[in-house]
Amino acid sequence: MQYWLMKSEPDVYGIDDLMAQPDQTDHWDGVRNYQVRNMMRDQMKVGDQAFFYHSNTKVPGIVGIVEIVREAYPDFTAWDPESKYYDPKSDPDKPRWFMVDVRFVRKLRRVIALQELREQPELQDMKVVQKGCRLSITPVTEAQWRHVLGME
DNA sequence: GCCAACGTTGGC
DNA sequence: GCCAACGTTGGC
Repeated sequence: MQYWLMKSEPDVYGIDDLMAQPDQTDHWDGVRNYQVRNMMRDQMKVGDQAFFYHSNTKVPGIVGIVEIVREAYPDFTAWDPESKYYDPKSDPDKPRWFMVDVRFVRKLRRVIALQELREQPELQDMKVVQKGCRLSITPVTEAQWRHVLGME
C-alpha cells in the first residue's frame, strides 16, 4: 500500500464537496501535468491512501484522508469543450489524460497547516514542503504518513 | 534541440 | 494581488 498527497483548491473542490457526493466518492479530474499523470496512471492502486490537501487558501494544509477506489481511466473532461479542462489534443482513441476515483475516509481532527509541516525536521523531505513544488499529487512515505498523523 | 516567451501554480 | 518557480510552447 502506498501513500499520496493530493492538492485541491477548496474554492474549486474541497473536502466538503467530496463528502457531499453519493458514496462520498468522486473522480479526480483535471490533472494536466505529465509527471502527475504518470504517477496516477502507473503507480496509484486501489487501496492506496492519500492526504487531502487544501491549496491556495488562507491556511493551506492537510484536511483529511481519502482512499483510491478506482485505478486510472481516461479523463473524459478532456473531451468536453464546455469543461475548463478541455484539451482538443487528447484523442479519444489515445487518451492523453487520466483520472482515478477517490472515496472520502475521514477528516483530520484539525487542519495540519503547511507551515507546521515545514517546522518538522522529520518531514524535510516531504515533497509538499519543498520550495517550488507545483505537482498536484506527490508521493508520501509511510514514515511521513505516520508522522503527520501523529501531529493530529 | 535550444531557449525565450508565456502561462500556471500556489504561498504569502 | 504579487511574484518566484517551473512546465509548456513554438520559432528558429
